Amino acid sequence: MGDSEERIIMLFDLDYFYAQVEEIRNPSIRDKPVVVCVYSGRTQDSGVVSTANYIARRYGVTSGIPILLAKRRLKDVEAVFLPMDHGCYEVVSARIMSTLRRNADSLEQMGIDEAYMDVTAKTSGDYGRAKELAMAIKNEVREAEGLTSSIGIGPNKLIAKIAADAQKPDGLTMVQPGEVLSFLSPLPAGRLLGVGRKTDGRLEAMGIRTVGELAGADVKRLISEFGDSLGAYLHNASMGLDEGPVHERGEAESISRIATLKEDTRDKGIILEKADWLCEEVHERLVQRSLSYRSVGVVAVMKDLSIHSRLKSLPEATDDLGVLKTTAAELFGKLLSGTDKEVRRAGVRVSGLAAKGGAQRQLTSFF
DNA sequence: GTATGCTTTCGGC
DNA sequence: TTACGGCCGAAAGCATAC
Repeated sequence: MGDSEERIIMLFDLDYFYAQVEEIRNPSIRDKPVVVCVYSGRTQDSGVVSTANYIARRYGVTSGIPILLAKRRLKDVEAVFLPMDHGCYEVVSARIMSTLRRNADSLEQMGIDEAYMDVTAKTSGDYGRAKELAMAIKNEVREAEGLTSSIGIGPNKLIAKIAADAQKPDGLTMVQPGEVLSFLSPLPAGRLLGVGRKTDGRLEAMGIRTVGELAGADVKRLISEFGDSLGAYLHNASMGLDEGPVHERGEAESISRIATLKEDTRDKGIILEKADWLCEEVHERLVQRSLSYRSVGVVAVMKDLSIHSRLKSLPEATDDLGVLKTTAAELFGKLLSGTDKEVRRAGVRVSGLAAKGGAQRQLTSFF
């Protein structure tokens, strides 16, 4: 295997994206804690923090905490709480993603504020040129949008991601192939993608705390503890190995809508009224994009925040709103019979999406 | 055994 | 004292067909 297989991968990540966009829209808030919130509508201030700027983070205000808890932690300072303006962030993101695409051989967008870029050909496989390209990209985004970003550069997605996290905000971290092992080994094992709280705890029980200790562990022991798939993954990842390609994403594979109910309930009438509305919302997006669906799913987040879901595949694709509502109602019935908890949030999801028309349109014109 | 499809859960952003 | 979104894709686990 020669150099032709060596890649140079970047991970581009916009810093505290939503809150930073809000700072650009209104620079007077820049020196205060800025907290962008998802208000659920149940009560005044029910909901969670989506993103907070670094000033707010110093007070322990981070993504996912309840808004009321954030307010308590910021009660002694002048803080700014704003509702999410998703449409605005989408527009800014789309402009930046097109800039990134121009500078990459291929691009894999991860959510609204992140993307992997394969820049192997763009840089002729030269790390010096990769660093210059990364600086140029950061400058272009700063000049065009006023936003700072962090970039990680490495021989694969795994290393690029960890490198980007190593220094932020406004960071640029490059890890060349010869530096991978020394870069990884002191890091806590939990920094590897796929090692969450649960896996981390089991590793700790085995006496493994760092990536270096993981690399020193016997593969067979890892496989016997975690199974073929995760065991092999942990072994490879600990040595910085990752073959995953930068994969351009096509159209979305599913469309979903979820909402919080006014109160926790098992009342079928209340739940199905919300379900009908969710179906209408999902259907509107299907129509906008001329798509049909072949599977319908429902999800319920219960009072205790546990999650239950049910899914049904249809015999053939359809774009019918009535079928969607009927199927969703049937699935919520099944879901409720599987638990006695009260429902807090209800959601509807369609998948198996396909361009509408085609056979159906031909059939219509045939008759 | 391998491939494929279906359903539910998990977890990143 | 407690407090708690809205998306998405991937993984996991199982069944079926060949």
